[in-house]
Amino acid sequence: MKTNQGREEKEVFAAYLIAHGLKRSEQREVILDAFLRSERHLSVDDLLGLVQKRRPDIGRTTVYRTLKLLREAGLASELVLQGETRFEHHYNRAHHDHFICNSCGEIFEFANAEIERIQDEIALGIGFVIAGHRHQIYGLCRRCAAKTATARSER
Amino acid sequence: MKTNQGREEKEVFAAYLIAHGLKRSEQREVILDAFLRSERHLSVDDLLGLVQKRRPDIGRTTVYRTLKLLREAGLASELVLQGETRFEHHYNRAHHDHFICNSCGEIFEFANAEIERIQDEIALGIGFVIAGHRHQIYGLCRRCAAKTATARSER
DNA sequence: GTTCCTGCAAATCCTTTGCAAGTTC
DNA sequence: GAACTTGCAAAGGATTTGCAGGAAC
Repeated sequence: MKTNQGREEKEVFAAYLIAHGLKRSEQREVILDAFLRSERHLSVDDLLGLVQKRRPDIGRTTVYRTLKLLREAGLASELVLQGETRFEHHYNRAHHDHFICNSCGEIFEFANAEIERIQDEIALGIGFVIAGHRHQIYGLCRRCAAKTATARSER
Repeated sequence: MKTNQGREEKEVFAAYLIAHGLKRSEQREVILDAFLRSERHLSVDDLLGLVQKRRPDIGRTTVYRTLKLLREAGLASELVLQGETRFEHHYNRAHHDHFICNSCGEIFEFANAEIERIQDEIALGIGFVIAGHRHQIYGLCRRCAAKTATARSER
């Protein structure tokens, strides 16, 4: 199973490189593989960490450069949060937005057609042509909210 | 009219300083006044520019520091956009979100109770306790969209 | 007088870029 | 072999911080 993980994405990336006169490299393959194997929303440092577990000699610069390529190839998308930038899988993924836990940092995804519809409606009303949007909801996830409640009742 | 502009906010700020054992200063007054007089969503540089028109000797550092105080006093709120950080009035302002024109940079505000309701509903479903959110819609404002359409038809 | 403020320069953090050496085609 | 990649170190941009001198209380 694991062997085939992200095979399609890897093909897309290979095709992207060829189409743009770029070359494959060991580093790019390791970085893409690490990115694809992770299901998390990775910061550059997270990804660098994963990559260096296998190839400690790969540098941060290369991770930045490869992430840029992955975005251009439609495989990754950037998530600009309060403080950090993170990356998530983009290939064949439907549009969605995020809940972000202020306490543990975990990110939950959500999608809601009704919200999108209302957005479109408001945009239409002011003649605005939507190109994209960012909708992030901050707060406490179930687990952290429970922890906080417990801590409070124990006082 | 202009004389009373933001009088209430100025009182709030004065009270905030006293309550926290801080001192008033010419600089802080000039910065707050410039901030209140502007109806725009200001970047630090925008604000610095306005401030220096009146007092060219006020430094960028002081603007940063004063903006931090204004946020803490509930007078300003920070808007983290794609590239930049901007500030807007916060005192007595109802919650709202933003449309941002990718072409001219103009920012339009919107608020929609239905969207907020749906958010709450989704949050409830996953046990998430909302503390705040950020909803930004990018694209072209009416004017820029019209310009683009014209340019296209002229080809 | 003590405590807080200010502006400068320096330090930070995150990201990008120039360059010499190494790889891929 | 020509063109692209890499990692390092250096540069960049935005924001913060240390500090000596100045202002407010």
